Amino acid sequence: MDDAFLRKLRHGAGLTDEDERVLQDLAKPVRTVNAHADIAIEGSEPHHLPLILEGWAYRYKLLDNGKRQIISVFVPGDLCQPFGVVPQFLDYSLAALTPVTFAAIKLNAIGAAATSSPHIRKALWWDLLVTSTVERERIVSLGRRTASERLAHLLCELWARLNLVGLTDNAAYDLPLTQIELGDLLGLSSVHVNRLLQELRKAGLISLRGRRLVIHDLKEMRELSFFDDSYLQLQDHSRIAGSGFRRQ
Amino acid sequence: MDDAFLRKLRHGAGLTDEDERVLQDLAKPVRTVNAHADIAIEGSEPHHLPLILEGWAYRYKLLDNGKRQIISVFVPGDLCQPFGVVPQFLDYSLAALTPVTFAAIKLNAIGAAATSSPHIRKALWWDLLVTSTVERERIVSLGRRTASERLAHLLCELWARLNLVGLTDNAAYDLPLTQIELGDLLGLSSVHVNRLLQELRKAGLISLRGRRLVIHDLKEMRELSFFDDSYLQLQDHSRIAGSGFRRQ
DNA sequence: CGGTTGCTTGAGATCCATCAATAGGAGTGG
DNA sequence: CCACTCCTATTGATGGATCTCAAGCAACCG
Repeated sequence: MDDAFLRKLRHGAGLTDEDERVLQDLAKPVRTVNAHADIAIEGSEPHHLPLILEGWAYRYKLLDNGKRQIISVFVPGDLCQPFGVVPQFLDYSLAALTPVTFAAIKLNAIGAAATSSPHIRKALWWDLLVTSTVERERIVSLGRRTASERLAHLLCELWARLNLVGLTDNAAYDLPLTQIELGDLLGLSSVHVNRLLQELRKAGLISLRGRRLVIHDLKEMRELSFFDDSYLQLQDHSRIAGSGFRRQ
Repeated sequence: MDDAFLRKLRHGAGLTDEDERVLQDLAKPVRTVNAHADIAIEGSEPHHLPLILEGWAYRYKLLDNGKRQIISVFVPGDLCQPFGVVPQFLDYSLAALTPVTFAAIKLNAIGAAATSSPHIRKALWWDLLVTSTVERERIVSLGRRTASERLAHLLCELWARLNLVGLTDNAAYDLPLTQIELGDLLGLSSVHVNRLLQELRKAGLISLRGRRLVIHDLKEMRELSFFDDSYLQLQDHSRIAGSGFRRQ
């Protein structure tokens, strides 16, 4: 589904056919990497903005003590960097979790697209807002939620994000993260992740076999982790700056 | 110092006198709130972008279990929201840590400023980059650093950020956070923060009395917490999108 | 098949939270 | 100026959540 990006951005702003055409042309050139391959590494100078078309990727940082923290995971339709600026060097690495196809968008191209249409500009800003909100929610999870709340919250978050781009099958979706990777994302050891998953299974809340997750009781999972999807800003009413553009 | 914002942005881009004049005019209207007062609360619709002129503020979230996570702290010169968009409602609250004076910048005004000058646009994007990088580093701390590393890292981070805007006095600065607030920021209990501070004091690394912090051995503090300020992107070479503008 | 990777389980250790009590300051009103 | 209160800092004791180490197993793959 190379239109996951469009599906997602439509939640952020009303897009005209012309807008959608412009956005579709943007997603070039397309590249492919193998599972577990690095897309960009810490300290390197980025030359483009990666937009995930297919597969999952993740942003991570390796610490001096040998530990790893996964900062964000990216699913199809996710833009992996803010659209308006490219840093001199990356402060994190970006890698593929599965085989990934992504568009290496040129900064000038996306800048021109944003300039050309207020709807596109609005949608891109909305996307940036959602991305940073998800990261903030990760801070809350790591700082003040228990391990089981964290895990359940993550599974709910991923369901909501995948649902946004049509990659859920009712309450089921493909979850390509190993328990080690889940641990590095949740700030836990893989052993503990294993035990938490078993608890959720025993409670009849989920099934997880062979990278396929089924959430049997989404409502209960949400209550258990105090998950509230309003932070994803799915109702679109944000306002953007620039060129006298006002709320639609 | 109402020019902390300018001092900060100069690190992000070369600014002309005209740029600086525009930015200075932007910081209006100015408001004041008492210590511990909310500036904006979760769920409300924001009408402006708060820019801290004096004092410290913080972004936090209250959980259903009664706990609080402080997501970011803002010091003079910090813009508390991305400059290009205002969400429909806030997913967090913003409050004053000390008495705070801040500018309530209108979205249109900052948008116009960004449109008017590529340098301003670049500086604002750079600021956004730094803000999100600091938040990512918080994720790393909460997920994979020990409690003492977290604390030492925070003290180094704050030193670097305050130094950027001229609010350090060599290796000393005013730290208006209580131990409870430090705990809510670091994902720790205030009791444990207390003990960690004592360890740092006993090791001769810091003094902290009456909201005044002195770091006696900045080098050692950095090593102890694996602090590397490169993530703050102080050397400015980022590139921004739009209007054919290229790297300077 | 042998090797690799990921999952599972057990046992013990540790970090950090929680509970509880005391003490110091800062403000407030009489 | 004193009595009172509130908030913060401090200290001790205890328990629990989670980590680490270690071993066995299942699945996959060249």
